[in-house]
Amino acid sequence: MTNDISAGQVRPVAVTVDLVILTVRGDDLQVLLVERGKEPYLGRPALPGGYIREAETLDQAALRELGEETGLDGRRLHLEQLRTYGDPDRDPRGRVITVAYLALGPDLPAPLAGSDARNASWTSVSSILDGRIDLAFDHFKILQEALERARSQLEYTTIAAVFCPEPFTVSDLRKIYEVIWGIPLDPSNFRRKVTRAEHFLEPTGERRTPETGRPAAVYRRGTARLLYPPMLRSGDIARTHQTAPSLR
Amino acid sequence: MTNDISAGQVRPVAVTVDLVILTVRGDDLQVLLVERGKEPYLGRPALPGGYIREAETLDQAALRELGEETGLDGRRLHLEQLRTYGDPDRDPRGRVITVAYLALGPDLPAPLAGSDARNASWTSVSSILDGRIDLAFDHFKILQEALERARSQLEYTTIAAVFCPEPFTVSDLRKIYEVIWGIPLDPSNFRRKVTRAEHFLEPTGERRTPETGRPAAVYRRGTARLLYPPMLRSGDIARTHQTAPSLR
DNA sequence: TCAAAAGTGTTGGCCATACACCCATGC
DNA sequence: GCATGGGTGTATGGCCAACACTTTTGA
Repeated sequence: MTNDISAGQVRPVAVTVDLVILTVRGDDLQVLLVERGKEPYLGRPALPGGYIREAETLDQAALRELGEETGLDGRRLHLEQLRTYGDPDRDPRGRVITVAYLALGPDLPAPLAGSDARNASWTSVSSILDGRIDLAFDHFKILQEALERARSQLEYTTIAAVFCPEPFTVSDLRKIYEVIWGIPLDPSNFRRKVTRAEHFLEPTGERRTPETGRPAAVYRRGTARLLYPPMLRSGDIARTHQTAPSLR
Repeated sequence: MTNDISAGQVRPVAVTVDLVILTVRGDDLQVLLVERGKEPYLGRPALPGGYIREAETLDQAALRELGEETGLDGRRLHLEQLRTYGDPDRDPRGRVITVAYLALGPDLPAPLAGSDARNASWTSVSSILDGRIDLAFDHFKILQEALERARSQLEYTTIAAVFCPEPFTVSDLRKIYEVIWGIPLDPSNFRRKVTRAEHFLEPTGERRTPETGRPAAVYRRGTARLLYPPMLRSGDIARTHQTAPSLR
């Protein structure tokens, strides 16, 4: 507490915002990556992001970067702060801490409209977890934690619906869970669950005929944000004994 | 993406770490506050914290500040990153963003051992929520979100036990829930819940005789970090319809 | 013997799982 | 008709809330 920014004794730090933008395309969970245009990590894939500006909040910076990188209106996506990463050696240029954001949205068009988005592309998350694609900086760790957050949010919130272009069917929604959790769910029990939860789904009264089979009712997102009772992954027992990360 | 820290074009930012240190003393949830020794907000109560140093991680900075402010070994407490606050006008001196940490620990001695801890004191959380005590900066908002986090963590993790000095009884643990949630819990059902959850409580084989009544078995913290099935607050139905905060 | 807290037993209801079964459509 | 996915019904079992009841202590 002997330092003071106004006395100029505090070593300043650069602050960036990085985005983990997830979407489900087909049977695949994908994340938006950009190719780095300069050192360090020149040419390597990385999470989109950039420095915060003087007069903006962190949330505004995230929204702005989202627009710049995807060329899309960030207000259509779910966006929330994930966590801040600030290890002193995470950027070889100096002390750069980054506030990571998690953005979730429906199957978006390949990004190309925006100015900075030319080298951005959707990448299968599994190809990164595999090690087939090697991210710059500590972005692998950030992605892992974003994934973990998204997975657990599916349990007790209604965010899964933001992955579905409206309007959508119960099967569309179930597919989101199956892709993100990587496990199959019982269609009939899933249906009961999500239709019983109040204000999760808002019926449109319309129907949609799939390629084959009986037409399905289509819904819009409801107003509820918390899901009660929560959706359960079947691996319950395995998780009971799990040990949380610690700072030690 | 046109700025570059190495080219010196990036407006630097000061980064601090602030701590929400919670403990339960008697029937009261308390938070550690310090009195500000300089402008801005001179003399006003605030969360303890300080600037990060060059070579340390954010977690290390939080641990260091914890030691400096409480005079206690931070390794005995549960410490986790909460969220980062960076509104451009949150500090009148300039752009200061702060990474907030949540620290939880058992009924600690009044802090006075540490060097910087002279003006630190435990304060009832309710007196702050009441408006009777007015915190500096955006610390009121940070405290609110820390509380919300702590409350929800009680549901699906075993952190409640870190509030109890070891060894402790089931009643000690129940009191933690009752104080933090502000609602009474059924003693017999609570007992079943926490004793059935594997590795939440580790029996010591000892007993402790309370002021009045039958002696109680005493326990230590087990190894489990997640609590399954989760502990339920009775306000379930009310929460179903809750709307999450949004960035719009 | 009484008060107070620890701890056990029991019951009714809700929810989850598993799975059988019917419905509506394209081919 | 048949394959395919949509959607309903139902039986079993687990957990939870509520609460009655027993146990063990100090006063």
